[in-house]
Order: sequence, then structure tokens, then C-alpha cells
Amino acid sequence: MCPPDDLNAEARRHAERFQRVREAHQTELAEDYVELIAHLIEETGEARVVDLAGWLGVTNATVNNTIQRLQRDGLVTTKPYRSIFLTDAGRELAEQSRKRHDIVREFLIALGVDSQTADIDAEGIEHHVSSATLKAFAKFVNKARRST
Amino acid sequence: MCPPDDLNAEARRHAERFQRVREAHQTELAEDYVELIAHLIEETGEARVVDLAGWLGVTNATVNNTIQRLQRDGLVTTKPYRSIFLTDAGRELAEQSRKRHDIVREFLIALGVDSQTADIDAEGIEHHVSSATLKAFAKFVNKARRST
DNA sequence: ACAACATCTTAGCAAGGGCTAAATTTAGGT
DNA sequence: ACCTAAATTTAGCCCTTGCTAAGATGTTGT
Ligand SMILES: [Mn+2]
Ligand SMILES: [Mn+2]
Ligand SMILES: [Mn+2]
Ligand SMILES: [Mn+2]
Repeated sequence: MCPPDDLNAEARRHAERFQRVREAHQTELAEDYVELIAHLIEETGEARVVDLAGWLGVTNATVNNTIQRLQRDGLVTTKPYRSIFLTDAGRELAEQSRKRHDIVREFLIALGVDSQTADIDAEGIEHHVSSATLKAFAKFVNKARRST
Repeated sequence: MCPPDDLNAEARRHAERFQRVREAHQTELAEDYVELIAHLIEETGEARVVDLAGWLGVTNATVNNTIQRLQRDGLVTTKPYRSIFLTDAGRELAEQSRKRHDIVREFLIALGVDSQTADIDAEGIEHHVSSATLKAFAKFVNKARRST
């Protein structure tokens, strides 16, 4: 009789969107860590706890805890009192994250955002950009590049 | 003698960006809650725990916990077994969040992202968009609107 | 009025992600 | 070689954000 609850359907869609955001939040930290670890290894030859702490703005103890979780999840390998290495899965995630991060940052700059703000905002936005949106970002960047 | 550690300066900037993201994560949930509460009050006359739970995809108990924190932080008022009201601060945050959320969603659509993806991605991106970037988004939306 | 049902609350649990302080181990300088 | 400083790890704490299960309170139909 009553219109079969469209309201409920909207609520369900809304709830699904939230679940996506919650999932993204669970993987963010891992993405940022492996991306940074890959960067440090490339630039300096190794990734040490103290360096990660400095680059992330957290304490050594916090890095240590997180690294243990990453190891549990198969993204890094460590030996006691030694520096940190990426597994194949870790390297792959790092590479993906780096590419996505770069596109988001370049996109913001192409849009007219100053590069310092782009750096800041990209660090958060990157984790919530679906592949469809990322494609749209990349397209915009390329178009802007061609037209200059 | 050596170039005064530019490496360290880059690390410091990186760390600051991370601190920003961590701060954003602390306010996200509050923003989404008050935005939804305002919406429910406007549409249905009241915001009840069970409705919030349905719209957010979490349990009643979780909503209850979060609402207590929001009350502690001066964003909502509640009386036992009654529905939820926004304080002035809560209403203001809700309004701000709604506007920003709308701009982000419209921006993604204007960029060519399908509306369903835009809905999903905007829910996460909104919390990491600075006022400078938001301004750039709004400008792009207006330009796209005029040119159609 | 009151039974049944819905809603709200509480209690108790877990994981994530921060911190400080105190070991422990490694690495350097003399 | 050894003493010291730096780096890593551990232990113990806190808050957030989720859950389930059970109790308390409101609401509604008969
Ligand atoms: Mn990144
Ligand atoms: Mn990031
Ligand atoms: Mn929102
Ligand atoms: Mn949101």
C-alpha cells in the first residue's frame, strides 16, 4: 500500500557507503607505511624504525607496534634489531599506493591548488579514491598537460 | 659543511601532513553523525538511535557509545530513552559538513564520475579536503555548470 | 490493563593506534 | 677492548570504535 520503503533503500545505500569508508580506514595506515618504506629503501638503502618514526611524526614504539601488525599481515619482514624489508605483497601495495598518491597530488595541482596544500590533502584523499575516480583524475591531468 | 639537512626538512613536512590526517580522522565520525542527525531531523522530525544505526550500518550499541562521546564533546544533547538533538555547535558543524559534502559530490560528478561512485567516494574524501581545495572544487563545478 | 514488541542502555569484550618509561641490543669512538 | 650513545624492543597505559548479550524502558494493540 505505502510505497515500498524507498526510505529504507536509501538508508541501506548510505550504510554501504559507510562500510566502505570504514574498510578504507583499516588499510590506510598499511598503505602509507609500505609506501614510505619503499621510498626510504630506494633513497637511503634501508628503512629503519627511527626513520619511519621521524617521517611519520610518531614515536619509535608506535612504529614498532605497527610494523608487527604489518608483519602479521604479510607485508613486511623483520629480524630483531634489524631494518625492515618489504615482502612481494608489500612491494606491490607500495607501488600501487605510490602511483595513486602521485596521481591525486598531480590532479590537485592541475586543478589549481597550491602544491603545499596539494601535498597535505593528497595524503588523506588518496585512500578514498576508487579506481573509477582515479581514472577521471588521471584523464584530467593529461588533458591539462596537453593544453599547456 | 654538508648541505644543512634538507632531508630532515622533508621528513618534517611529511610528518606534519600525517599529523593532519590523524587529526581529520578524529573528527570524521563526529562530522558524519551530526550531518546525518540534522538530515533525519529535517526529513522525519527526529533522530533516533535505531535510525542512525540503520543509516550508518552499525549496531544500536555502537551508536549509543558514539552519541555519548558527542554529548561529552558538546555536539548533541540527549535524555534517557529519548531522541537526539543537536546543540548550536552541533548544528553548525552539521551545516558546514553538509555543504562541504555536497560540493565534493557535485565536483566528482562534474568531473565525469558516475553518481553512484561519486556518492561512495565523497563520503570519505570530504573529510580530507582543505578550504583551499574546496574552493577549487566549487570553482570547477560552477565553471562546468555555466558551460553546459 | 497488560502482554508483546520495539527501542534504548549497560556490561563486557576485542582490535587498532597512540603514548611514556624502562629494558635490551647494536654501533661508534677512544 | 670497552664505554657510551643510539636504536630497538617490551611493558603498561589510554582512548576510539566496533561487537554481542542481556537488562531496562517505552509503545502499542487488544
Ligand atoms: Mn600515500
Ligand atoms: Mn596517506
Ligand atoms: Mn558527509
Ligand atoms: Mn563522510
